[in-house]
Amino acid sequence: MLRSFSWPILQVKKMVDNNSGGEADNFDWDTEDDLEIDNYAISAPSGLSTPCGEAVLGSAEAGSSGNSPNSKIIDHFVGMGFSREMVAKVVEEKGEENSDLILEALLEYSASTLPSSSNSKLIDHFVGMGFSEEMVVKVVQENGEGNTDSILETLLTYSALETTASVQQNPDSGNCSSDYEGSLLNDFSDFDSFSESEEIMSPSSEEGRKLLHLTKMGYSEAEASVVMERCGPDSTIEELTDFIRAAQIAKAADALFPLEDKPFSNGSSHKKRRNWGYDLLLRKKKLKLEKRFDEDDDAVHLPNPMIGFGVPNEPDQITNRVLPEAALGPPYFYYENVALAPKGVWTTISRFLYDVEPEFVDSKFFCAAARKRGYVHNLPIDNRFPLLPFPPRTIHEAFPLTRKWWPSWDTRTKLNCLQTCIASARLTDKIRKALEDSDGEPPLGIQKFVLEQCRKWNLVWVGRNKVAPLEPDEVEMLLGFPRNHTRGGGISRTDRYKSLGNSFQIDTVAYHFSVLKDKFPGGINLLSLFSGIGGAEVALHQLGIPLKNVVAVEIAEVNRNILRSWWEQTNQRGTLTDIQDVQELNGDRLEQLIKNFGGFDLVVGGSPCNNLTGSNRYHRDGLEGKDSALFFDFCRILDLVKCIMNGTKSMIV
DNA sequence: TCTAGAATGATTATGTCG
DNA sequence: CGACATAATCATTCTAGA
Repeated sequence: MLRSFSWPILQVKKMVDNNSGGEADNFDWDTEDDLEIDNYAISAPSGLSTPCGEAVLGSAEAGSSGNSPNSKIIDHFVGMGFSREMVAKVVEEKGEENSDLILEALLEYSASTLPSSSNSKLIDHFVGMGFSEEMVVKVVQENGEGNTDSILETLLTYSALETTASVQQNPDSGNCSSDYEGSLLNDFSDFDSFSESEEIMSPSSEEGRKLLHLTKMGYSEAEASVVMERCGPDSTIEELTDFIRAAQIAKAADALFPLEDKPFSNGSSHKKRRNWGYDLLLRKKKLKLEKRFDEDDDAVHLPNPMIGFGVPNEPDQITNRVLPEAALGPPYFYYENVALAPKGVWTTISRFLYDVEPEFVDSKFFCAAARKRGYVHNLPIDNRFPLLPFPPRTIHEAFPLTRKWWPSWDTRTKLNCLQTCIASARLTDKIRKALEDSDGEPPLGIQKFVLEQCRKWNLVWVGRNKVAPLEPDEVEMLLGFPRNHTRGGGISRTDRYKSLGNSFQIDTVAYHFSVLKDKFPGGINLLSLFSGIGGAEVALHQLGIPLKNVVAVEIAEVNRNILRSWWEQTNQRGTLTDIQDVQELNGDRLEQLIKNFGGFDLVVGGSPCNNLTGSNRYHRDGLEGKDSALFFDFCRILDLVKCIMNGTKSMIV
């Protein structure tokens, strides 16, 4: 399984664009030879396309270390590289129940104790991280032992340079010439050579599958194996991911790092790695370096106009594409998120989803509001058809009664993206006052101000000199939901805006799903992750595709209630299963579900965007953000489904 | 304490002008 | 081509009032 940056080359029909005069072939996916980066990566196991047997082991056996749970948990953290003394102290303080808290405290402690440690201890520490003693001594002398950050940075730079040089001398070292795995930091003498442990990498083995899943969650094979070793051979995937989650909670993990798998290195064991916290710090640093490095070459270019593979009534249509082998179903999958994410995010998303090229579509081609989103899916793209009747496509069609209040100088025909918050009453009042001050045509300055605010807050004219935010039911209509879909059942107005703002645009998604209608005349089994208010379910239902078994995973209770209520209102004949948290959806649970009704036909999910969207002033942290990192759970679950389904199938055959 | 409302820029991409 | 302007954006935090 190669993680290549080269997406399949598309043939775009060049036609005259009747709209904005832009070029239609703005895609830039054929980066095949652009990226000969001096690095080679471990070939990931080919488990994706292979059956993988039993899903998850139960951890019936106690660990080899002692009988009391207390000593077991202490051993656990000692295995991560913390001193037994410190662990015992923290466990006593925090209790042994909450491993998240313990880990957090341990990381804090070890960070705070380090600066006071002796010179030799410091050197030892960095050597333990995999740098050569010689290099560490030199760098510590250069930087002084006070600033561990700059020491680390310098070490990273040095080892990157070394690696680059050494790899360039060995160009024949693998079949990954078109791969860019982007690591600047490869000289980890403490990473095991995996050739010596073939059975671990075998997808048919338990360890191989766990490893695969962990790598998909954002860890390199080497790191995943470290985690597995530290958590014990009997640990379930759930436990392993819990471990990772704990690290993430401790603000220490970037789920972004699987892309930089370490090269094979000789000899020494990863047991040398002593401190998990520094390990993670290391990866942070690496991210920075990498970002600086590869920003230019690899940008995902958004199409203009943003019509993806095509939208109804537009001339440029792409009707076939070649999907990477690993991406092929079953099941079909469909992933959605904001198009205007921070740089590099979509490259990562695509890479994690089998290098499928994202389809960027603005929902303004389907309704009266913009909604720029990227969709990564393995659905066919020929013979799509839209939901009929078409929803209103302009503001005036959507709100005919407001037309008489619309001033001539507000020339908007489409609304901007429907968000989760609305304008304050104070703002609309301010606008009214500003307009009332001038009779007749307001001065250009006022016009400009008002228009700017109207665009920013999606205001509509509801009276003379009077603008207002959209009502929740108007948002429902624009997004293609049935009226009052989110109304009642104890949900507040604020929460309605929030739930709607986080949802799919039904017509857009339905257009993509429409190709499934012929394929599943008897209905489909759907796994709906981050299902929210049920955009996927509603879209399929509107298309007339029966819903047989739906498993919907959604964290917010109000949203689960909305979906459940819709399910009953529409007299669905299938079964709806809700699950609260994607993180509790493990292999066992999935296997059980899949056994019950024979597999999922479609896996859909739009993972949290709040760390990606420009609206977020505070924590636009990218895919490593607290919530947006749940993207990796989408990958994890999709992989599990693939594995279990392929395994089941081959067992039947 | 709880909640709804109000206040709070930055990161991208793209267009314009010299 | 580069400096500058324009434009869009599935949100979080603070705070006043119940």
